Amino acid sequence: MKHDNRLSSVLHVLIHMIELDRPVTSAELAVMLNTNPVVVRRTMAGLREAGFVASEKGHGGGWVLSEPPAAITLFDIHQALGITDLFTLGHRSDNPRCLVEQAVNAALDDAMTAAKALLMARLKTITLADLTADFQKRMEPFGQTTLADMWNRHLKTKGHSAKGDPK
Amino acid sequence: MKHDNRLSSVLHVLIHMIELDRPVTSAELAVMLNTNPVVVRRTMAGLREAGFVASEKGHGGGWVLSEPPAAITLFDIHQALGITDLFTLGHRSDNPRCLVEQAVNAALDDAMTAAKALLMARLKTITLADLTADFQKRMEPFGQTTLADMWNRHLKTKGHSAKGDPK
DNA sequence: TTTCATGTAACTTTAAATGTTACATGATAG
DNA sequence: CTATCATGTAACATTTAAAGTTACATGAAA
Repeated sequence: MKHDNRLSSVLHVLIHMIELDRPVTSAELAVMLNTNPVVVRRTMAGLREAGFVASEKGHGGGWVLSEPPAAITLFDIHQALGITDLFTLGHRSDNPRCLVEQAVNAALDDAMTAAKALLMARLKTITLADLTADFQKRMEPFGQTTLADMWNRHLKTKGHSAKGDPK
Repeated sequence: MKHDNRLSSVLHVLIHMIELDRPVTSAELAVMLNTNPVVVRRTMAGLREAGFVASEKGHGGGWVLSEPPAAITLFDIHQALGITDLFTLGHRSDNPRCLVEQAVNAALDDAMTAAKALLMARLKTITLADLTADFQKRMEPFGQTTLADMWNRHLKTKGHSAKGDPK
């Protein structure tokens, strides 16, 4: 099954944006995700339309959060991405004429609806601030250097800056 | 997202097998699923290995249930199919070195684990007998002719019998 | 001994997610 | 004012997993 990695990706870069606390370009985010700036823009577009982030063009431009991390839940992000399919389980046919198949689909839909409700309820209880706090706890064993420091220092090193779109 | 339709498919044909109450060939089941006998055999293989159905070669051969419908749950079938991936949501990378990504993955895994547990618990409460009963309730408005009658009559009609594998 | 049926390996097709290329738009530095 | 940096997005290519297909071996029953 080919998965939809957008939620995971977007959460990853959102936490980095919180840590960096400055406009971050698609090129930089692409390095973090080991992908391409265009993919970043395409993925972030939904979040922008939903008002959770804003983007600016030109020098000093990039992406910033539009709301405090504690005000954004994982459910918000999930919804902003427009993800509807949650399960790999599918129906052989939608609107089947066969009554047997209708009974089967009804039973499976029932179970999946309940599981989806639970998952969405869980995502509503977790904010970006929670994830950031968890990350910081994971950083503790490595001393008080912040990831933001490391990244910003990294960017100043010759040959390591995140390049823009390939010409 | 390309779905895994095996559970839906297999449940569909299992109920038909219960209704027909005789060995049913892969060719017949393929007609019901609007697919090909080889796909049927491949999909049913897991159920055979798990002991829920048995298959016989030669004239009068085909598939039969090995256990009473009330003794087989949807969870059993799901497991017998060897389905492990349940969610379309994926991680960008497994075993990420980035602590941010680790925090994100942990949060998402947590939520998905809970949802999976609920879904599996639901599937354990539903037996093939339950699905058959639901199907029969759906049949009521159409009078007392059974689907098995219809199908068996259909097979006797010239030109409508389920053909074997294409030569 | 012919026909019917399953078993399975190997290959092809399909569809969704992701990656890539190309170019338009707009903001800022100098 | 124009070169550079950055986003926005359409169009196309690649990748991968599910499903479909072909081919042939095995075995049971008429």
